[in-house]
Parts: sequence; C-alpha cells; structure tokens
Amino acid sequence: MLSKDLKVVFKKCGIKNTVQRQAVYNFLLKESAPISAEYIYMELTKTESESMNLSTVYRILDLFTRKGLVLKSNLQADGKSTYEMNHMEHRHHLVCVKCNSIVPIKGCPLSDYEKRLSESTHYKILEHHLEILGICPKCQE
Amino acid sequence: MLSKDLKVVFKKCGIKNTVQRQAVYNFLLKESAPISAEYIYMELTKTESESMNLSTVYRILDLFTRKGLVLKSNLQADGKSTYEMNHMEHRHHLVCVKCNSIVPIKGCPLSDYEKRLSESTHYKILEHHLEILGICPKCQE
DNA sequence: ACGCAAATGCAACTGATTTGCATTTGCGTT
DNA sequence: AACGCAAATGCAAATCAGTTGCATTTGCGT
Repeated sequence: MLSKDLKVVFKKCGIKNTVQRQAVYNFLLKESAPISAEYIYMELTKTESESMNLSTVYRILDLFTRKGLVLKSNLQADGKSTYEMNHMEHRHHLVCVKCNSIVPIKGCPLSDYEKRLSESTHYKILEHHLEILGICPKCQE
Repeated sequence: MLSKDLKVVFKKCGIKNTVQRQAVYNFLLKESAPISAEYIYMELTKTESESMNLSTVYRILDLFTRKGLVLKSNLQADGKSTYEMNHMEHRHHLVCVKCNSIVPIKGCPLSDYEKRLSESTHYKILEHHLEILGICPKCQE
C-alpha cells in the first residue's frame, strides 16, 4: 500500500501519520498470520532504515487496536499477545502444525451459535477468536 | 476428596504426595471456573494452616498441567494465566471483557463442524482454540 | 515558516512467572 | 522405626512481556 493511502487511513481514524505507524501498518498488511509485538519490532529494526522502538510498537499496536484497524489476541500458548490486520471481514484460519501454512476458512461456524449462547447465558457477546489446528494434505503424505 | 484418594491420584502420575499439592488439588476441585495462580495462593494462605509459597503454586500448577490433571489457559485479557481441573472433557469459556470473569460453556459448537471442514479441505483436524468475549449480565447494568 | 499538541525514544518500572540455591520433606530401603 | 537421598519447597533474585514518565522530536494546522 502506498503511503499516500495510509495517510488517508490514519486521517480517517483521527491519528497522526508517522513513519513508525506506516512501518507497523505495512508490516501487518504483509503478514497473514497473527504476530507478536516483539516480532514486528525485530523485523522492522533488522533493516535499520527507520528508527523504531519496542515501546513505540506497543503503543502503535494498542492505538491501532483501539481504532479497530488491528485485532489483538491473547490465545498464544507462550503468553505473548498477537496482532493482525482487521480485515473487517470476520474470518478464521486453518493452521497446519507441520508447515505452519495458514488458509482462511470460508464462513464462520459460530454465527448462529453466538445468538443462542447469548440467549442462554444473558451475556452480550462481542466477538470470538477461533483458530483450528491440523495437518494440511501435503504434510500428511 | 480424601487425602487417601489423592495419594493414589498422585502415585498414578508418578509424583510425590505433599501437603501443598493436596491443598492446590483440593482447591481446584472446589472451583468450577478457571482461576489464577495468584488467587489460589491468596486463598490458600488466608487460612494459615499450611505453608504455601507462590512459586510453589506455580510449580505445582505446571506439574499438574504437564501430567494432564489441570488445564492451563492464557486467554485472559489481563495477561494472567488461569488453571482449572481437567475433567477430560473438551470445553470452552466465555470471558467478560469488563470484569474478566470466566464461565465454562456447555458443549462444543465445533464438533460437527470440524468433520465437515476436514472433508472439504482434506486437512486432518487436530484441535482448535476458541475464545468468546462478551459482557456478563452483571457488567451490563 | 511557526507553534504546539501529539508521538517517539529511552530508561526505569510493573506485575506475572521462573529460577538458583539452601533447606526440608516424602518415601523406598535397610 | 530410622536412614538416605532424590525430589519438593521457601526465599530471594532474576526474567520477560508490557507499561509509563519524561525529555526530545515530529507532524500538521495556521
């Protein structure tokens, strides 16, 4: 994505356009899998073309999450939070535990379920995170 | 549960029977919701009848988790891990984003879905992680 | 180009969890 | 029933992810 477009995206959210925010945004755009703040920081500082600080990454991710640009998840077994682009389209992924490939799943198996769950528990259901693990056809051979 | 029975449970797992392990085990048995190590420690030390150290609680929970007696989860928004008895039954939880309380959900909405998914994608489905976020009745007021 | 609020960098802090090490305890053996 | 030793515990210090205070820098409306 061109930085010109990003400027518009940020403006729409009422936040300033900075090199660091562009870097994080563009990095998340390239990644299809949810990733940690640490990982983003590491990758962005590899190429020392831009200044980037770990706490800045955290602050940016937090901001993006609050603005709805990014989705945060605490599901990881190692305790680290992960972040991914919010494509505004509710989507889940099928992850291969052998090759770590990720494919999106068509449709959400929980759309009806949430309605029923809400009725039975009286919770106001906001969202859910689902990740399905398996072995892809290739890796089964 | 009587300590006599616990001795047998521990022996079956090949671990020593200690007062601390009994205390943690019995405490988890009483709790239906997943709870934090900190909480277990606080409650157990309230009644100063037994010696108990926070790192011991962590070590015991880790041991129990490795032995399959206990299920560990990192899905808390506040970053704390939670633990619950492993009743050997696949279970998901509903988390309140306001007060971080957790309640188990009866049944898994994905059991049938996984079978269909496996057929359509030719993946061998191994497991899934699901986290449902909402606002509990109390926090909606 | 100016000025100021917002963003960043840095270092210090926090809170959860882990670890090293000295002491204690459980438990199989004598 | 006491012995010995590996395993478990207590304690304090360390670690790790994430946050925060503050001085400096930067974006952007004027």
